[in-house]
Amino acid sequence: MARRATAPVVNDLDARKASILEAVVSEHIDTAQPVGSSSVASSSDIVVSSATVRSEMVSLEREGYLAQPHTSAGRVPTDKGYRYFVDHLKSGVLGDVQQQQVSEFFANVRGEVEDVLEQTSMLLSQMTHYTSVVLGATLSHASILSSQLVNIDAHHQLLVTVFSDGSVTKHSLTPPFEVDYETCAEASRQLNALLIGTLLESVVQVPSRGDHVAALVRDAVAALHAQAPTVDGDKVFIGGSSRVADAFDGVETVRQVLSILEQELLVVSLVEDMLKRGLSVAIGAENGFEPLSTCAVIVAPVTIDGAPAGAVGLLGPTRMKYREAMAAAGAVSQHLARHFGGDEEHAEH
Amino acid sequence: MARRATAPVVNDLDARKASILEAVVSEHIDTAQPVGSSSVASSSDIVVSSATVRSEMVSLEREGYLAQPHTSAGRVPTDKGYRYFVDHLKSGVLGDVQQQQVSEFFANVRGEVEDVLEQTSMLLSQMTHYTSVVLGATLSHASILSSQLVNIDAHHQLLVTVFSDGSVTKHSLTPPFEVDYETCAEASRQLNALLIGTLLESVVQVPSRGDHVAALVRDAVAALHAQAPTVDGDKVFIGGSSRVADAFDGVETVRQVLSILEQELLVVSLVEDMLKRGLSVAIGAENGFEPLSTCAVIVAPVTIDGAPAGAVGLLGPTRMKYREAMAAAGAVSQHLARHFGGDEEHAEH
DNA sequence: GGCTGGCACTCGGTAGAATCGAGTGCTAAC
DNA sequence: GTTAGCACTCGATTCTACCGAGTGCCAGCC
Repeated sequence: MARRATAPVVNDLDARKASILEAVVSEHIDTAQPVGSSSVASSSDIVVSSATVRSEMVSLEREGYLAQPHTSAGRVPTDKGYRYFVDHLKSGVLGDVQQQQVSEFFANVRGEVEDVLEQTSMLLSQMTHYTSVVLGATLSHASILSSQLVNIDAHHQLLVTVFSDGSVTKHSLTPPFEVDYETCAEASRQLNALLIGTLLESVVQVPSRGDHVAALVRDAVAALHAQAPTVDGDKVFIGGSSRVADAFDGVETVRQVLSILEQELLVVSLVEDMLKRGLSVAIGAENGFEPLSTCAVIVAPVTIDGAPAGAVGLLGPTRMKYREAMAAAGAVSQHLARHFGGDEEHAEH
Repeated sequence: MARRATAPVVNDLDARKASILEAVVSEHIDTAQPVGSSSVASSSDIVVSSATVRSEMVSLEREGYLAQPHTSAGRVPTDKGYRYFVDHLKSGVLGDVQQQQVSEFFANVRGEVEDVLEQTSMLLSQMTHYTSVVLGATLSHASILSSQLVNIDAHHQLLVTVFSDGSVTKHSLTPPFEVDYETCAEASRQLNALLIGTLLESVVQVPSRGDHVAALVRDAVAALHAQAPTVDGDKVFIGGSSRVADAFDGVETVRQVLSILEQELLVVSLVEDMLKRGLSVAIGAENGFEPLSTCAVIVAPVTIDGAPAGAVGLLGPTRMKYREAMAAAGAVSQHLARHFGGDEEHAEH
């Protein structure tokens, strides 16, 4: 976490510039307005005059940290400015009230994993006033605990598979022949024998031997097999999408952001990409999606026993309240890990 | 003013007024602007002069069908005006292209019910440019086909229940004692014996006899029981929520509508309320939600074999394109019914 | 040499006045 | 009952003046 490089860091500013930049960013985050030299100068930890601030600002602008909407206006941070700000943010702590709120939530929350994640997403969004994303773990490393074929009617069977992480999938089969109870039960038995204990990703196609039971088994395995790569599509929970309406101005921006959020797979890939790149905050263009260039995304991985088990994220405007939002995301991700991880360790206590 | 005092027909207008009203509504839907007398007069099926139109408009305004944003502006339809318009709409037919699009979609769509419904929702939204809602059937009348208790570990069991309509539910149990494979299997057997063939709504609590198997069975039944009333929460699919951003002007309205859409249970109750009241279109205040007073909602029930099996809906501004939207919702609901109903009848053909 | 107070300058935002024109209501004539 | 004509209304648009927040620059000061 302490990343404070010793090496000759390219983008390091002397202390005064840094605090001026910080003041500009802070104030702009609060007011959404361009920030002038005088209000910076009157800020608490700036001891120089506005004229000095001005000349430093010129330099900060030249270096790409600040921008001027037009001459004779104050300065606005660029993405690079936000980046510096975030990188040098001493990680904040959650306020007492919010701390309390999170603890209370996790003390009382009940229900299936999906319900918990969905409610967590709402909680996070409500705490921060930003749109939140909660990703459940992908189950590619879960093994199959049970695989049952249920006869709905002669032409419809349902393959219900339970995985060791508690997730359940279903697949309908519609064989071109009639299936009676016994055939189905036999296929179910064979499937169980075949699949229990294996990983989803190592399920292999089974050749059909020609009779109905074998055909059912083959179809069932094929269905499972086909699902494997897309398995995590169902564990995305987006909370507070209405927040985008007041986080951004300009209807067009709102539309674009909403439209991205609708494509859940896109959101998943964005978050996973960030995790992969070790980013906890993506500002503006950093997230790689053109329509999200005025957004900032915060992610916090959820880690249980050292293994990645999902993530929580927040999406807001680039001028979002990073400290609070990061603190909230961090706290929630930790509680989430404890909530599910703690459960697992039940046996150990 | 001698005002045509024949019969006090509450809600019927003479032919001329009707066509003027229709012209105003149509044009306002197209242009989103107040409509003036002259453009109405020049409309194809109005043969009188603008002066006459004006005097009729005064009368329509007095009767509550039209309103004036301010003196010296054109007229805008009131909710009552839209209502009249919709009630007297000769039901439109879908354009060829869209017809084609729907047929193609349903010819190619694959996967579980939920996937189909979700994609249907996207289709509908894409066709109409409005936000769409697709409700899956509630399964209160489905009976239990299978109920299996899977041992995840000593302290976690998962109750997986399959219903005759193909839906699957899961409930985790965390008993305060350790459960071994045999206990779990025995409980599973008992549950099957107890539950198969019964309706969810008629599942009754079971008293515990004290041993672990019985306790598991009791907990499992209790979990199922607790779920019963809220069971349909999972079958709501909202497509194209980004459309609200361009359907409404005013960020605040957008926010409110999005915020309603986030509460899926609310949306469900809205749609179900409309179905119950036999409404296919709710205009403005008719939908009963204050924040949706500038919205219109269209619903079309999905009926399979005479039984209600869900619904599709569209949400747009009160000045939405009713004819097209109703045609689309109708067509999609019918295709949906055929898609699932046709499947069911497989055996009969 | 770096900081500062002072100052001329810039330019977006706002307020007020003038204008435009779409649309109305009314009335007299057909 | 319908219509042409006309005076009138009032939001929208344009223009102008002006204010003031904020800048860049410079001369003087520590």
